[in-house]
Amino acid sequence: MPELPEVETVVRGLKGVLPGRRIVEVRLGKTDFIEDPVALGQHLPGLQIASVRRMGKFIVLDLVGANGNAQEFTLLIHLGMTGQIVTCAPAAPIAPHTHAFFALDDGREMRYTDIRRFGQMRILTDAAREKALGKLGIDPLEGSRAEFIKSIGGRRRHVKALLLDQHVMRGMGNIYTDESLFRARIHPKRLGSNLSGDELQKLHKVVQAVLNEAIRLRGSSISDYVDSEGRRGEFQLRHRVYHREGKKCLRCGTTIRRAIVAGRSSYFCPSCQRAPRIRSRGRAIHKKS
DNA sequence: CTTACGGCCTGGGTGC
DNA sequence: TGCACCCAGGCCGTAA
Repeated sequence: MPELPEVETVVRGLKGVLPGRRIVEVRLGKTDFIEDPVALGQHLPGLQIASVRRMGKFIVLDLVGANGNAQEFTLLIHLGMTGQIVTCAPAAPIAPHTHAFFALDDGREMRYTDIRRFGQMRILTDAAREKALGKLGIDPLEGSRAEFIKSIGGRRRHVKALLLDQHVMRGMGNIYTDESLFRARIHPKRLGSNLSGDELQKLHKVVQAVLNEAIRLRGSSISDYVDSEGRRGEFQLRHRVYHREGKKCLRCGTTIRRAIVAGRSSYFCPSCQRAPRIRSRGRAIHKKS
């Protein structure tokens, strides 16, 4: 599942081949994951890719007119769960579930493959881009410690829900949230506002360390994630709790457990990550029986 | 206002 | 061999 480290790895790969290239042709298969496929097909051909960026889990392609045409567009791509972007020769075999082909002026091709089509593709004007990306929360690698502490520590929500919420923090997904909480020894059901100053600082440090290590290892390949050159990542070998239900905690030997928190499967060590004592906001705690 | 939660989209993997 | 079911991320509607 592409989260911040996987998207960062893909973007770094694309940065080596896309900037300066002009899109000469667009071919589409299934289009239900594209916001406006007609507009995409009309506007993209002829535009030049000025830059490739990552915003949270979004891949952002900044496009400019090639012939002094000042009209600027942005192609926004979200990989969802199973999205892949690769560049290859046009003659390369076509992977199943490949739904978009972008022919480039150097004779190569960028392809979008997505088994489940939970991904998303949108072409936006500059104004619409600000609206779409402006709601995202802080980048966990770029934001200051103070910003991090403010956005987590001031909220009465499960810390897991806060880390996963793209409007609070952009880029974290289920894997890196669970791995970070384990390393910080914080239970996913703790409330942000109940974390101590030390715990918030520790969490901030650990989130950055986990993400940076995962980027160094080119992300986690759980099922089918590959980068823009088709390579798998290796951070899955460093997972300490994610998908390890029933196995022993690598730190203390306790059995790793799974629980639904924030609507997501959450893996944690019940010894290293102590559950909060109070269950939730009690309205009718003392029920007469 | 804030937060919690269920449903929806899709299709590969799993288990009977 | 078939097939019902689970699950994933993001978003939206609803309820408290």
